[in-house]
Amino acid sequence: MTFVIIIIKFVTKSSPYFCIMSKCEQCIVREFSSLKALNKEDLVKLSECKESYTIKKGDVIFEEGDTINGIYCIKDGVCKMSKLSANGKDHIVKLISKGELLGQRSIISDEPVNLSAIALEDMEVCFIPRTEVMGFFEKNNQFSMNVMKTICGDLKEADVHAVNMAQKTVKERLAETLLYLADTFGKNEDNSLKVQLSREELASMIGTATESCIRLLSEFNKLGLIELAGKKITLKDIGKLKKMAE
Amino acid sequence: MTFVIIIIKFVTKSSPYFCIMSKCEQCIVREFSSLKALNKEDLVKLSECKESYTIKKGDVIFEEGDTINGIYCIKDGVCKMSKLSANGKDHIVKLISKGELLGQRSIISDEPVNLSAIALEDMEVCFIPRTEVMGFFEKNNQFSMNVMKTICGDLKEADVHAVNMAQKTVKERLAETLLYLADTFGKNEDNSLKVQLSREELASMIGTATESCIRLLSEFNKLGLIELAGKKITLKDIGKLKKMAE
DNA sequence: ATTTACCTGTGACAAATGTCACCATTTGTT
DNA sequence: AACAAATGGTGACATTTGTCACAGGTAAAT
Repeated sequence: MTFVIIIIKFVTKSSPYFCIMSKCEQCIVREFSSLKALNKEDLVKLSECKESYTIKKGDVIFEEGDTINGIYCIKDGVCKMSKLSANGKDHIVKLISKGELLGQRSIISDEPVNLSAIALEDMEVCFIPRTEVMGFFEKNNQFSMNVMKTICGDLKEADVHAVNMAQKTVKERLAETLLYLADTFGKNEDNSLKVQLSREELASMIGTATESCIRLLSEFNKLGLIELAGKKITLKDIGKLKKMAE
Repeated sequence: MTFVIIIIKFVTKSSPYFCIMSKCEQCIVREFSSLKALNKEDLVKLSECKESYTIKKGDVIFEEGDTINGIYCIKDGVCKMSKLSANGKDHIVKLISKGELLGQRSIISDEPVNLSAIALEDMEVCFIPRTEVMGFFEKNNQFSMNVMKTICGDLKEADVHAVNMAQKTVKERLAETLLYLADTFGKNEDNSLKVQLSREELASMIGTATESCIRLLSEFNKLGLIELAGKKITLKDIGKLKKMAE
């Protein structure tokens, strides 16, 4: 039985990937990450050793505790970074999208990853082997500085996040999260939020029970702050939402 | 009136510092921080440009939003790193003690600090000017790597902290925090916790109201998990506390 | 088309936590 | 020593939030 489960996991993690070849020199996304510090020569070399994958919605890129042997560069799509808490519930720590790197912390610390990464939509990512990354650190000071700045930014965000979790009410956190989703990932033509989260996922981001999340959403709906249509959420009164988030 | 307040703040921040001259080459604390990567030559130069201070309990080292022009190396004592939340309450994000560096994030990101640092006991710290630190980053790859690893460790901790705040009950967080204080800062001869926090500070660490914190402490006391004697807290049943923290 | 599983939504209730009011104790100051 | 100010502590109560039970809706699978 255990054996079966292991096999299923393995298939989910590896088989649906589809490998695409493309050149890093021409990749626009690169410009938005620490990789912008690389010169032409580095990029040519990188093109040869990197692997591109297509990842389907719901697929696991890596799981908390996994040892990864490189970093992932997100070319397209959004994924959730989550952590299992002691009581067995998942908590979504943050969302990562186009232009960001995944797994830097693990490579630098030489430790297993401490967050799971799961695709919220179909994604395209490139995998850059560890040895290559370490080479950049050694030879390219600007790259190191970029990575450091990114991680410092993450750290600042994480501290803010922790304080919010500790001191804000669920209602405030929901308002804040909705605004964050709109700001960071944008809206569709019909003005609804681009990232589609299930109620359970949204609850897991704000750190509450799914039922509480649902109740608050319909309360916001009744108050005219948002509009609900199935999974689609549209922000109607951003000013009031901001006030609500304090 | 406002003017008076400003003056008081200024005095608190600067006047009680007492400057000590000492040599970095002989400083043992250095070995525990990223600075261990420095060679003898660097250390001699560092000795000349660094400034040592004595900071009294309760003094502010820097405040959220301040622009600092260097980093602090903690030679002795413990301070709290806190952040003001939107509702006006302070939240203690973490405690920093001997051997750790303060303000690295701010220097790397070239931004004001996002946490306040306030001494919980009398402290000795050294201030290393920004230019000196930047020089280390440029010339000393090992130093950069050390700093990166430290920040990655901080980031991991911050994520764990955020999840705990989001998913654990106040009781669980209290148990966990007590164990953390014992592990990290040790005990006195009488077995009581070395760091002395007021109930308000402890509440601010676990993210709850002071009254709730007090109530839970006396509950733990009644259950025989801890022993209270004024400000002194002694852990009596570490096993049960661990179970309680989940 | 039917079944199944999952997601969304709602009500009722219990448990956890915050707030306010108040007093005792300790600490620091004059 | 005397006082003021801060800290520690307790009770009563309101509010927030979680839990359980269940029902309807939707989407995927057979």
